[in-house]
Amino acid sequence: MALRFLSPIHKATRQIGVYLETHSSDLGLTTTEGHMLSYLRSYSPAPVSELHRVFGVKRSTLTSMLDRLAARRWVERRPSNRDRRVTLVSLTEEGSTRAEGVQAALDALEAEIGAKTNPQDLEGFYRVLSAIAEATDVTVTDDRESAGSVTREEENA
Amino acid sequence: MALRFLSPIHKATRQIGVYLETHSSDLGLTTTEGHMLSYLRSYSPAPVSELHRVFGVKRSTLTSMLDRLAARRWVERRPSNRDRRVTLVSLTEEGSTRAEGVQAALDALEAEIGAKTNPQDLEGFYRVLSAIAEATDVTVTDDRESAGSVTREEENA
DNA sequence: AACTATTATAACGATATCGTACTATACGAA
DNA sequence: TTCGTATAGTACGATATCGTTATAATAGTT
Repeated sequence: MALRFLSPIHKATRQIGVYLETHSSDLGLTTTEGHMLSYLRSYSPAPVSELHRVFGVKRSTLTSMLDRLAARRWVERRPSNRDRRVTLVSLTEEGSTRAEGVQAALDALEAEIGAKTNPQDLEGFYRVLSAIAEATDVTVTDDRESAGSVTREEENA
Repeated sequence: MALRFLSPIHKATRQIGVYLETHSSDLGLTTTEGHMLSYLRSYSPAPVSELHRVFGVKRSTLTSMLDRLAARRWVERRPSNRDRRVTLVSLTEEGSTRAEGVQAALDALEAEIGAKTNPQDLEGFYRVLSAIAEATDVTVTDDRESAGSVTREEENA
């Protein structure tokens, strides 16, 4: 008895994972690392706490992950000016280069999926995902919807 | 620049993960273990290789996972008669009991999501997921669609 | 100023996963 | 049959994550 929502989501996640694993290993990084770089490409500089919320790994794990990325000079850490408890993580130039490779793979996949769907499908898709958000009653803050971009500008200055 | 498909899927997966983590820990198991028991509840006895395809963890990891589950007498392993390379994994009675607890949580979540969506949404949802399957060109065999149930019966006999 | 909560690192041991090498079996071809 | 190759699963060391405790700095509140 396959579940109507959870099984398909799980399956799609697996498919995306396999797809990205192939393309990531070509770039010399794991999917997790690729995911991280890709996220930072859009939202750098990002507080560690934000990465914690988005990726769902423990904070101690995140410290290790960032140590490894920093050792390879792909990311840098610096304290925030607005809240000096906060560590901001940003991409180095080398990290940006890697991230672009990942982004290219992501964009290519997105484009292929987009070409096979119409706006109506997309609406239904989003409605189901909204239903999941409500039903699970879990707030993840996948992107910066709620954080506000004003804050972001200040930090970049 | 949030992705139209991949980000929402990632987000939903996280939400489901958090939801299930809460309900699983109540049952004294991890989400991965719960997932495994839940799968076996439907498809037991299942070859290790099938679990490998479905869950996407390395085979050596599965050996460890199954060792742990077997140590708690939740699953059993026995060789297949048809192909003696194959190890079939099945639930014990105790394992079935645990699996039912997981299933109850899954069904509850499914029901809640279902109540918030209509058939049209579901169609669009499925169409997007089909597009993902095609675009990634990854075959996961989430359930027994392709495996054939005849084979299954024989094995059970 | 004192108190409490938040943010992150550090430093562990415990646990889980991975990667590789290895054995055993299946199966088709020479 | 015997060879070659692919597949299924395990053993084991390497790596990553987890979970906890401790520490430090800062923010916000009273």
